[in-house]
Amino acid sequence: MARTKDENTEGQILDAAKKVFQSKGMDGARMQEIADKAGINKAMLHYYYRSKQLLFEAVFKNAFSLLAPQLNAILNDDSSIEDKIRNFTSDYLTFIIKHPYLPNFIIQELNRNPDFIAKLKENTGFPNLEKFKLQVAYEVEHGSIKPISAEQLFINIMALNIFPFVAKPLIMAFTDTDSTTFKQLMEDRKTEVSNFIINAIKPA
Amino acid sequence: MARTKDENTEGQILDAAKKVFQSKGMDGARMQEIADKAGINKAMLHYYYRSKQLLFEAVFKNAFSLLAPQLNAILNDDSSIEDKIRNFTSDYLTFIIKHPYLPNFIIQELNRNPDFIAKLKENTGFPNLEKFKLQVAYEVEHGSIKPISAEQLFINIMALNIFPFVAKPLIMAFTDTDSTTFKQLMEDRKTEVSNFIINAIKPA
DNA sequence: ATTTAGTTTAACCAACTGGTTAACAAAGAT
DNA sequence: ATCTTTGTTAACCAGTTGGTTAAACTAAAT
Repeated sequence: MARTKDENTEGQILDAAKKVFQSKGMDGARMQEIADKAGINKAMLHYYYRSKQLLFEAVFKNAFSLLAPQLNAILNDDSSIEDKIRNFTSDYLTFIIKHPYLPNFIIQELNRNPDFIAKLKENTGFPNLEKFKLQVAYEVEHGSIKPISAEQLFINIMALNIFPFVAKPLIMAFTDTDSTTFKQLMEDRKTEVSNFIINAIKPA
Repeated sequence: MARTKDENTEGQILDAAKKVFQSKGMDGARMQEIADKAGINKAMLHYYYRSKQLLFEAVFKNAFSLLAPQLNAILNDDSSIEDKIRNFTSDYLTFIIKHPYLPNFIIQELNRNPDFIAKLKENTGFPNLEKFKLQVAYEVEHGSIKPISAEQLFINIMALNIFPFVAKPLIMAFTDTDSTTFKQLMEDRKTEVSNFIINAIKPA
């Protein structure tokens, strides 16, 4: 079985663990399956990561460190709200196609163990709303967008962009689409969603 | 430990199984824990439901049969799109507070086993978009709402209403809120979200 | 009172799971 | 050359897990 890279064992383990944990979750993942997928002995997993829990945490932090910069883009750069929304919806879709299991993995595991997020908050680069709050307040005051709290707007942006991928099987069933049609539906959302949000907050 | 009802054993099992499965998922749930919570012997679970898988399916179908009517309300009744949106966002929030684990449970388990939805589709009352499609097309044509496909609108409505509860721990961390403040944030969304959607599709 | 059917229990079991161990190989370090 | 560190393996282990079994209890029907 060809490995993705002929790199060090530690990396091969992390690669394999990522795949297994992200598709089966902490509880559903089996150390043996990870070892098989990495092409090594099960004892090696413990040699490098000591326990299932620590290996899982390595995978989780890794996953989160991919998602966080995406969110920070919308929170901390200097463009207007409208530009941010357009860029984010487009960028996020490109990102999510590369990492389809990622948002569901993070959400699922944080629900299983909500305290785990405390460990992530200590990390630098954890998304922070402060700057975005000021910007929204400013644009509301100047009448360039309708009155809305930064929290609600941020939740709406996340919801519209992330939810369809988290609830993919449900949405495919409701809209009676196959994988190809679903992909097209998501592709359409690149512009659809930003227009939707911008219309919603555009002043009358 | 006082049971919720002094009803039949089968019901007590289903009650206990619901709690355990919905908070821990299929993989994380333990038959012993369900038995303990139901105050009975583990063998009884198999006597009434034969296997973990079948007990799980009973719980899952039960959960889905609670959610489906909520969605059908927006798809199949006769009020205007605007009225539907206002009613749905308000009703759904009331509903979700009663069943906080429900959407996450359904989404999580469908992602684990997407084929499972086929079994649900056979069931009567499975949400169907056809009527909603006609209505959206009609209102678009008559200019009472901006051009949008029924699928995209439906996804947006679901996303804005369901996502915050699915991603609760994530959102609480980003917005730096405790449980009480989060509840208030969700309460605000009863009107906030419907206004947001209606503004987004209101003709210029 | 005895049969019968449904219900409940304690004890048991084989398979699986995360984790350990001890022996061994490769590669620097001395 | 040999010692030490690091990497790797097969075999093993104890605890857990879903599931089974056979016997016992219960209550209604005969």
